[in-house]
Amino acid sequence: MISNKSKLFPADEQQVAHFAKALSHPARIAILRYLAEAKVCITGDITDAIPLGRTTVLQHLQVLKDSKLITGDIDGKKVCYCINTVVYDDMRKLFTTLFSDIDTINNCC
Amino acid sequence: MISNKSKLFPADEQQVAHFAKALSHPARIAILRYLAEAKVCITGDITDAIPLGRTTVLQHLQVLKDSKLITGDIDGKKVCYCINTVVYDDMRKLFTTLFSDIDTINNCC
DNA sequence: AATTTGTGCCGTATGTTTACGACAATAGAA
DNA sequence: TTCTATTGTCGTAAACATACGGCACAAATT
Repeated sequence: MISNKSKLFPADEQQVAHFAKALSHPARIAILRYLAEAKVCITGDITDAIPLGRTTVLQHLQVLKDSKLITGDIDGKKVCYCINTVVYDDMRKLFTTLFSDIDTINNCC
Repeated sequence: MISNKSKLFPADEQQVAHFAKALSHPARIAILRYLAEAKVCITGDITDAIPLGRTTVLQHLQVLKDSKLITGDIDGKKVCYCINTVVYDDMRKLFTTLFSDIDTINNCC
């Protein structure tokens, strides 16, 4: 997903970049918001909530699934999409750490 | 930078996605870290700190500049890259708001 | 003066993302 | 049974991202 040269960077920077990529499209933010609010997780409901074609939404769901931020467990014949709270909290911490590392009280040149 | 269909989404989701995209490569995280720590901002120093070709680093600097997270002001003949603290804090707030909106105490289906 | 070094800019090859249409299969309604 | 709706998968076109080499020019070094 992330290119070969990315491996040259520290693991934490790779991880933040990886999650940032997952959040880098408004549709995926909207999907996460939807999954957090709604208790349903069926494809049809999700695609109805997002102003994009069904296939495109499925693709965004796949990206989120690849990032582990959501699970897509097979519930009988359908797939049930849910936020993976463990991974989600990890991400939160990674961002928080990054933000406090980059302390912007710098007066540059 | 972000495709045409993205305009269909709420402004705040577009903004978070926009910043997430800027952070979606480890080189760009590394650049921000470097700019926050080092007080220098000359291209040569930055490219030395990043394990990628000079041209590629310049390209990542351009992406960060497009996102407004850094400025690239011309200081005589050279370009001086610095973190834009105002925009950076805006981003921080956007992420914080998103993270608290998406409250993961959901037990899905 | 000649050479090296550092910088900005241009092109460009390769790979990834985004967006969607078309297809097959399955489940439920007529 | 037949029809419709809903899903998952596959293919694909267009746009974008990543990574770098090469060129030109200015400043610093020899």
